[in-house]
Amino acid sequence: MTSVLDELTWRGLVANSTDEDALRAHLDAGPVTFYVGFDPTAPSIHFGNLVQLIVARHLQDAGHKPIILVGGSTGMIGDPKDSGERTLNSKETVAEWVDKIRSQVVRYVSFEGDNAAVVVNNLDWTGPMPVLDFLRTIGKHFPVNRMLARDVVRNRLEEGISYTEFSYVLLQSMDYLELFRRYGCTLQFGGSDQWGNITAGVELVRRADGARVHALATPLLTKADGTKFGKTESGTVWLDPLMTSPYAFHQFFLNAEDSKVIEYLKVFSRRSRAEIEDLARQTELDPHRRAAQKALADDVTALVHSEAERDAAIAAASAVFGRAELSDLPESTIAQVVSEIGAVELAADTSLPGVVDVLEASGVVPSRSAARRAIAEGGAYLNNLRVTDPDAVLSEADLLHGRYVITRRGKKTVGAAVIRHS
RNA sequence: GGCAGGUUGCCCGAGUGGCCAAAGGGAGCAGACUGUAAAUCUGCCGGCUCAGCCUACGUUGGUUCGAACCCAACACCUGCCA
Repeated sequence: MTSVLDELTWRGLVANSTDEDALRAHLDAGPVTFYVGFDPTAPSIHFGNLVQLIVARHLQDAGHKPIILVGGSTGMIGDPKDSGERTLNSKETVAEWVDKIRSQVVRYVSFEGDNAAVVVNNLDWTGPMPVLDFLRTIGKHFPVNRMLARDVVRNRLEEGISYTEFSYVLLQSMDYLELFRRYGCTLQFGGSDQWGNITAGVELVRRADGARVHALATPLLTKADGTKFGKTESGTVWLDPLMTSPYAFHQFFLNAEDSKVIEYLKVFSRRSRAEIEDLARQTELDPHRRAAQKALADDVTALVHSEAERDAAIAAASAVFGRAELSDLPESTIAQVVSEIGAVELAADTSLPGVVDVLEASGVVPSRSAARRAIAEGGAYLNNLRVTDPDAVLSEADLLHGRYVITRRGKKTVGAAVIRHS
């Protein structure tokens, strides 16, 4: 049996680690308690966090015990990022986000059995700590000269960094020490952008308690052009279905580039090496069938949402992108598509609305000006038929089953409206 | 606290009284070509009741026929000095 570390490495999930041989020996020697943290910087975890959750799942499946930390205290400070000082969120907001994130992460690990997962909040030990204790027991282990040398800090010296953000690393390090003491936690992992914070924790445990603990970093996933994978035109891909619909989520993965899709499949899918290698072959021989993209989108949507949501997303996509005339589809199919992609309700009192209004209301364009522009460019569609006249008004013949209209801009942006006759 | 510089559209950045909805670049969008891929070429890229009008160049007020551009106060940012 291959070790879990080899499995993670093959899947491209290891960007960096502390002494690899020592870590491998440690993992092979028996169940290891490990931790990964999520800071509440938004009301939902996002696509980038998914990689950590998947690594946690792999480790738990291999018999190790997960601690999922939600950063109730670190979220109130904010880790330094290159783009500049963060705005502090109120304590109430952070507390609210902690709850939301806690309810999301539980989906990805098991709370059953010998190695059941534990969810903790670092505010529990950071909150009550007196500042003098903090400075004496934690601060004493952090040489400022070393802290200043860290990339994240050095990049900020020009434009400035507050003491608050400068201190972030101490809090995260303290988490590792606390979890080591409370639970015997000996492995922390996180995104490679967290590597500095993670290794600082390893060092603190060594200095404070003389123990050797370990660390892993997952890579930052990029697109073929080198930019971050996980953003779309409309922003971050969230895991909360209310923030990013399962349909949009499915589409996001379906549009993965050929040159990257196998890499993503290794990371996000549970498929075996043989299956993935087969999909890689198919992508090379028959790229237009996009078998790997479909497998990726289906797998991730089922994992994050549900199999039912995955099936609904597939059905909606095949209706919108398929060759079938939308007007030929039965009402039940249209109704399902409309609910999957999300529809606005429009009241038609005396007359039906104009196409510009429908395009704007259904959300495929941000403004009426943009709707006119899209029509002029030939990129606006109603029920898969190109719109040519910006002043056109809907007629009864444009309504599917008397009330539905499917709008589209370009190839990929779809919306829908339901007309309510009064 | 003192001195100097800065604040322009999603981002970077030009513009120092009318020709400015504001150069250029990036990002983004659409069309063509495709496979809901990449690359390439072309067009678009504040809003609207769209051949016209409205809103915008940190905020507020002023000068002027006319201000992103001049003046004043304020706010915030950066650097140097204390």
